[in-house]
Amino acid sequence: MLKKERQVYILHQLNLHNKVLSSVLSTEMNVSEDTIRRDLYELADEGKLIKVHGGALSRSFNEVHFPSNGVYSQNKKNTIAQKAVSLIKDGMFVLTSGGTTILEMARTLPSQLKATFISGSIPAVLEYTHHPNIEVILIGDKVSKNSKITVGLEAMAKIRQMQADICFLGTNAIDLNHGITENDWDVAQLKKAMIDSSKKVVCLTISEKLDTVQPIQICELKKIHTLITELEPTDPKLRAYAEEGIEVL
Amino acid sequence: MLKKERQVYILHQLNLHNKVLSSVLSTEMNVSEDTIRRDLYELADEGKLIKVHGGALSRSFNEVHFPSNGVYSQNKKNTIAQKAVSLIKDGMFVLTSGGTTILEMARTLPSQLKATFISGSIPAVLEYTHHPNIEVILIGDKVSKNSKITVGLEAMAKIRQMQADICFLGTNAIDLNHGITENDWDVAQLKKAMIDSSKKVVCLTISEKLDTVQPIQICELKKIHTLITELEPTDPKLRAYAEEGIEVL
DNA sequence: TAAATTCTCGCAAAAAAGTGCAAAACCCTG
DNA sequence: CAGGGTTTTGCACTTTTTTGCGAGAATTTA
Repeated sequence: MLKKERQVYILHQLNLHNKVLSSVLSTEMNVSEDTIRRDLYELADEGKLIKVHGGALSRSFNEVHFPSNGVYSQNKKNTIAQKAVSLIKDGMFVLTSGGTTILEMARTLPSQLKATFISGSIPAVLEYTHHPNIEVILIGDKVSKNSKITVGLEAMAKIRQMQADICFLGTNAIDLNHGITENDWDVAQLKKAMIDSSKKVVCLTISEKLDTVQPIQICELKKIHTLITELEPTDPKLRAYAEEGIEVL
Repeated sequence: MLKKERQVYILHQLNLHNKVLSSVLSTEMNVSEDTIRRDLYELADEGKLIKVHGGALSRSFNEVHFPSNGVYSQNKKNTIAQKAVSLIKDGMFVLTSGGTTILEMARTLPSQLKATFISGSIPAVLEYTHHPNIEVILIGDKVSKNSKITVGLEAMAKIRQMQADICFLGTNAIDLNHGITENDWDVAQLKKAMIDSSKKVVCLTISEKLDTVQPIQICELKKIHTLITELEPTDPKLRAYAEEGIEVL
């Protein structure tokens, strides 16, 4: 990884999270902490960030207000994202749906990960393109305006042609009896196709959406291999799912 | 491998990955690193890339963090965009390439316009989705990290299946003898396909790019129906193009 | 206050770049 | 197609940049 590349990556992380830790960056980019520190000081000299003990802060840290979306669920989504990312190994073909949890996952990807990401979600794809070692495939079709994802027969056909190693689904509703459900028909069809085209299916959801149901069924619970929430795997809410043979993280 | 050939290849790799390493290029093309370095410095002199220790980065790598770039040409692009938009009528199928001029056009669209826009440019598509009455079709394929457009055989095949009413091309170089030219092979192929799939072909370009040439030809001048610049149609620079039968706006 | 983490600083090895030069390839023109 | 001039390329050499490590100092945390 080139020096300049590292520095741009650091600034990008700073934009996303408002702070970075030397220790984290060091393991993420596979260089010594000394190197990271030198990068941080260089960037600090240029006024691009503020160096502090242990890492650096975004220059706008004081001014910036967190998105109204709610810091609560943002933290949850971040822990979910971290668990999810740990499942991705070098060389994998990864299929992802849309949604804010998936987006958070895209932002959490370590920079040295070499993989191919396939998605119809425009925000997610934009995020993937910021990662130096990731190949990005965008699935085309009609664009759904509010969710900024592509939906339709073309997209479905493309997905069905693929055979991904793993697929990550941002999940709107999950329930023991009804499995995964959606409120948008097109999105449901798409997720169905994704499940069929992947060796492993991982559902990401915050705990509020556990045991809820929406009108359109995507699939039975048994098709899911892994369920990721922000809760501990031992949490009683998850017991029933674990008993269905689903790995809970 | 010819020098020009090498340089085109380098720029292409840069579009796809946002970076190149001298060491990698050297083994890939079977020339010494010295030669690669000389190529990189040459391209850097022309402003096509940014030379850094170990290789080079695409220009957009920096611009991401300095969005204030290029205020000069912004006005020009805006007048071009306004002229271009006036050609679009309700109900049309519109094919657009990538580039900043096209992006400016997307921002200039009147809100009551009802049309279908088809593009592989992620920034442009994002812009289109903000317009309530516009249908948006995103062309999928591998994402070029530098230009944030999709390129490849899939994208080309999709475009060739279509028959659009009009297509707008952001043009890098246009010349009386060589027609429209590009520096990226994939993009050139894509634009070729767009031209073949449209009843009417419109080129958008700022006047600086008139009478310039780049390595890869997209098409002859005669295939172009309309040329839009920020100049008055009566400007002497445009006379020669008008005499070729091209409508100049 | 003690333990753990992070930082400073000098140094050495590795990687990349700069330099001067000669061979090879290319391009003319007669 | 021969030969003079130009461009391009590779090589040996030196110089610069980048990076990691170790030991001790400084800072944070418990």
